[in-house]
Amino acid sequence: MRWSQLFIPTLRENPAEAEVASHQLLVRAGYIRQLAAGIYSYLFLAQRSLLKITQIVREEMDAIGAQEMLLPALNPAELWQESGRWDVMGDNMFRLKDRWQRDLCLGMTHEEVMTSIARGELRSYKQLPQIWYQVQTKFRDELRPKSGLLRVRQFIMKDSYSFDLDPAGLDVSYEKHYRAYRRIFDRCGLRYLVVEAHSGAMGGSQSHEFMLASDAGEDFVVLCGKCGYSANLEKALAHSSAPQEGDPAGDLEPEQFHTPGRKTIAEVSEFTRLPDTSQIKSLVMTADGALLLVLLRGDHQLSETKLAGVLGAVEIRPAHPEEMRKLLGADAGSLGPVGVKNVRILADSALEKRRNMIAGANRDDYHLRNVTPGEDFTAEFHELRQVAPGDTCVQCGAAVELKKTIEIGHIFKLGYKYSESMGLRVLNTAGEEVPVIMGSYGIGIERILSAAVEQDHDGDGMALPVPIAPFAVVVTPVNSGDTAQRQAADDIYQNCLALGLDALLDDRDERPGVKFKDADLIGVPFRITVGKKLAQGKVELIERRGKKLSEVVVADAASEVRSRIAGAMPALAQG
RNA sequence: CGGGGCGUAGCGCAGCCUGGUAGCGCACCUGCCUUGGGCGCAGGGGGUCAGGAGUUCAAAUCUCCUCGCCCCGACCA
Repeated sequence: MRWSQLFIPTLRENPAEAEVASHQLLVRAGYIRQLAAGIYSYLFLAQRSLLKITQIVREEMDAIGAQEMLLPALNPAELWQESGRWDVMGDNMFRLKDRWQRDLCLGMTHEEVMTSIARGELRSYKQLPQIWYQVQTKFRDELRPKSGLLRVRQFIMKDSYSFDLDPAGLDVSYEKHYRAYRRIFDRCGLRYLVVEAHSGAMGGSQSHEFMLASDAGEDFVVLCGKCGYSANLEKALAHSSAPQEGDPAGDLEPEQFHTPGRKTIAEVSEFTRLPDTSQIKSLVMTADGALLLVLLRGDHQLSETKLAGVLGAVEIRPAHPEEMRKLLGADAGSLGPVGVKNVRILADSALEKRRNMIAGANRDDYHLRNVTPGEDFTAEFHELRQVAPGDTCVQCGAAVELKKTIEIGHIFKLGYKYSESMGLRVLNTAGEEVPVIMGSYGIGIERILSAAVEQDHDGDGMALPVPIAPFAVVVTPVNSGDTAQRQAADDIYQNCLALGLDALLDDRDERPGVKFKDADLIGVPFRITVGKKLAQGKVELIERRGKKLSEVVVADAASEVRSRIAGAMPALAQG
């Protein structure tokens, strides 16, 4: 296409509101414009790129036998009430009423609609397995949209759903998705991680997330460099680091001491001259309305996800100050487990077998020393803490590291949650009616674009991978007033098109600097510059990544680009 | 929902404290010039100063309210 006729509104300066690189660059390069908080218009370049991403996704989904559909974004409330998620989703769901005052919502995901289709039509095990998918706009009323296209309120998702007769069948569908996802992200040129994930409010057992390491991300992943263990922080397990100081030996009795004004672990540590690891952190939480006392080692953080998992609870929150005082008779900062009878006590496993630690006394400004779990109080021990740097791998014992990541894909084994609540059953070979076992699999289309920008950019702009760049190559005559250059550039451009390359001709009447800057900014992987060397029959070929420059003869320019693309991505040759 | 910040031309910002003609850079239009990294010169167009109410002879500027947007935290299939 000819640049002079395109709408590519590039900006010289970064938009004031953009913080992360992908946001700044997508706006500056004229890909997107914001319409409202977390709502974006995708202009020509973004749409081109998103269509390429979607095409890759389609090809790989089709390759595992998945069937594409398109479901309504506008859903009736009853459907979501059936699965129970009308209430669970809370304010994250966009809700509206029609002219008859009937409740409707905008779909955040489509388990309900898919299940409702399936239950009307799937009757026999002979019709299974099925994998259905769509590429559809989703709506989530995020508390805080941010980071450009990374956290938005309206976005495009490829979501697929598998229906199988039994867990073994689900394993197969899950595995197919796992492999398809790897191919999709490979083809998109992303360097990603696959980690074990928490299945959250979706319910279900196994789950993996596909993550791309980036400081712009919002999820933490725990990684073991030695054995390859990797998991989302919400779910990750690790052995706790050893206490900084050994516990005093002996069967000592708890002993109260005055700690005026010392409330935080750090303050009590300083006062007692014992490290954080010798303190017991006591948190009063409520789980689905019931109060409980949660104990952790002083330096550890509670994982609410793990706590919710242990309790089977949906809503977890810290208790209010009045609730704490009513329950234990003191304010936060002086709470502890000794003598507490009226509430369930859960302790993190890092407190097991510890002795003579420091804890709050349930009396304002007093603590206890010589508190021994299991003797001075009883608790249920579970792994409740968040993994921290310095912890060691459960598989191999090496130190684990934490990485910030962007989630680009997520696959779940749903189990029977929706088939049971919504009555999706088929007859098995024995003629018995059994619920269908389901899986759910999502890919954020815009997140692939954003993640690619985060992954590959420099001070001049984006350096997108060829398969998802809006154009593969741009042909740039240096001097638009020079007829020979213009003609040669046009010829090369036509050659590129003839070879099937997605080519752009920068025929604008601009100074060379402007054209170079714009080409770098929008991230076209190859540039053919037609300039002074044309007199010797040569042009320059520049790779956007690394700005590698070489000279080629005019007639070979297009084919050289094609062969470099093919050479860089052998896996793509067979598509 | 807690904390912080911002709203002045399409974009980036100054002006506000100390009330009195609305400004700068980029972009845009016209002409000339120039052509290997956002060129130069000259001329020009473009503003309900987020909205509302108040104080005042006079409000972008002071006061109050509302809305929008961004950031941190909490939250997140």
